[in-house]
Amino acid sequence: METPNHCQFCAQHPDSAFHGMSREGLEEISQLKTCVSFRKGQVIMHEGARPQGVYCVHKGKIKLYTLGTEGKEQIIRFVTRGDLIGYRSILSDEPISASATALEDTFACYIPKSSFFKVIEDNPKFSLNLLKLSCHELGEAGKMITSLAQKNVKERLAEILLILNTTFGEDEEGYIDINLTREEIANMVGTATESVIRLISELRKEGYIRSKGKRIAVEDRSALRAMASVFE
Amino acid sequence: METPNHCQFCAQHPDSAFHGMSREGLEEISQLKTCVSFRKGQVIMHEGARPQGVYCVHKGKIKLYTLGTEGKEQIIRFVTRGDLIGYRSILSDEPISASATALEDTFACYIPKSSFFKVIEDNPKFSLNLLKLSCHELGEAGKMITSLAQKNVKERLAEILLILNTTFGEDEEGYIDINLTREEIANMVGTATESVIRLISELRKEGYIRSKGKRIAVEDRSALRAMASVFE
DNA sequence: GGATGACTATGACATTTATCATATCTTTGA
DNA sequence: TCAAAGATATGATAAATGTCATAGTCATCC
Repeated sequence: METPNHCQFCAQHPDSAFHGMSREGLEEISQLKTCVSFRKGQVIMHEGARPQGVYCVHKGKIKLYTLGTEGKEQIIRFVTRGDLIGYRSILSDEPISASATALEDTFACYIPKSSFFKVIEDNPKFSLNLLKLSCHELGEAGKMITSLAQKNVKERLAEILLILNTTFGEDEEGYIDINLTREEIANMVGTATESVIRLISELRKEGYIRSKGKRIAVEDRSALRAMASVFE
Repeated sequence: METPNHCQFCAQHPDSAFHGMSREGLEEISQLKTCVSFRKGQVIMHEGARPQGVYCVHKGKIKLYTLGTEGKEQIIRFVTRGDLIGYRSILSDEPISASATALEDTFACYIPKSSFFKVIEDNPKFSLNLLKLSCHELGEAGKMITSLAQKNVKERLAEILLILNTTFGEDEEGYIDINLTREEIANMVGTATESVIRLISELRKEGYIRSKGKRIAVEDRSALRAMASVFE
């Protein structure tokens, strides 16, 4: 079994950008990278900056968010093990469009920009994987745009809870395995914190979910999907 | 000068997916494609379908839209000359996430799926260009998500008008060079048609825009940007 | 373990936006 | 050119959601 710090570890995941890469290609990346870690709450990348490299997350959870005009966060997406941060900015030669903050202690591999370009050139399979991932994400973003434009707040909250449940899975007690404040959930739904608090209470009373402290568990998944008009 | 139906014609555009491709690569695509046309209002691709090929738009304007739960359209984006439709679905191996309808008579080149994969394999420059375009679009999608989540309807309308002005340019009288109903604009802003009608009237009275029939012109661009909190 | 700060919960009220109805104007097609 | 259909405009009202205020609970740190 390879050491967990070797890129082959991540390449085993079928959705990984490294999937299907040659041994030589993975070896190349392993030589070029350095290992870094971030404490919970630490900002990894700032919106508007021009990153000098790419992070590949090895362990931990990260939120990608923008700041609106009032300084309010909008969480766009989460990044977990096997995901890359910063490559889009580098490839499109634009400032980075969302900040990244560690939600828990996080370990990542850092690949400098020039090395990243070299890997891209040497490994068409890698860039094709990135293209596939980007295409998938564009589809997801389109869905989110439609939800934000057309669904009411309750439906959107339900949808976000389902997404969180799918993204992070459940802990031993069945709760969504991520530690988020009501404010952070509101920053995904695009609504006021109080509205989220009220609607979580309502969804609980209606039997869709259960909660304990900050933690939330989806109780009736198919009912919640129907209520949120989420189709597969 | 090459005939306008040759792929080199589109490759001249610096933002084109074909930019920087070899003459041989462009020749390869030209051999594989067929020319097609669509009448105004014709549906080019249906949301949820699995396209058997990719369209490269040669002339015309297309809207990409999803249908929400009440059957209401949400316009995600426009596609104009030089843009590709359908490649994301093919590459991510997912059903297509948005329908495409021609806003005016449109001419395109059609590349069958298998040919498209061949071109991708043979031309890493092409797939890298697609990756760059996708990365750029993901940044744009993130901005739209933040606007929908945090801006009010008036700000969003202003922002949409600016985007339309930039995307389609102006005709000889200075009006945005695209023919959209108020309903279609509402379907981009994510609001009721009546709200758009009211706010267009308001923006006109406040001097930001002028309008004549369906047509709208941006009068004071920087003021509109400030009002919409749009920064570069 | 306790204090403090952060977070959650709830009520009251304000604001924004949607819906419904109706009249007028514009565009389209024969 | 004209009639019909579609789109735009406006008013009134309803509904959804935001804001403000306050109290209670939870998590963190010393």
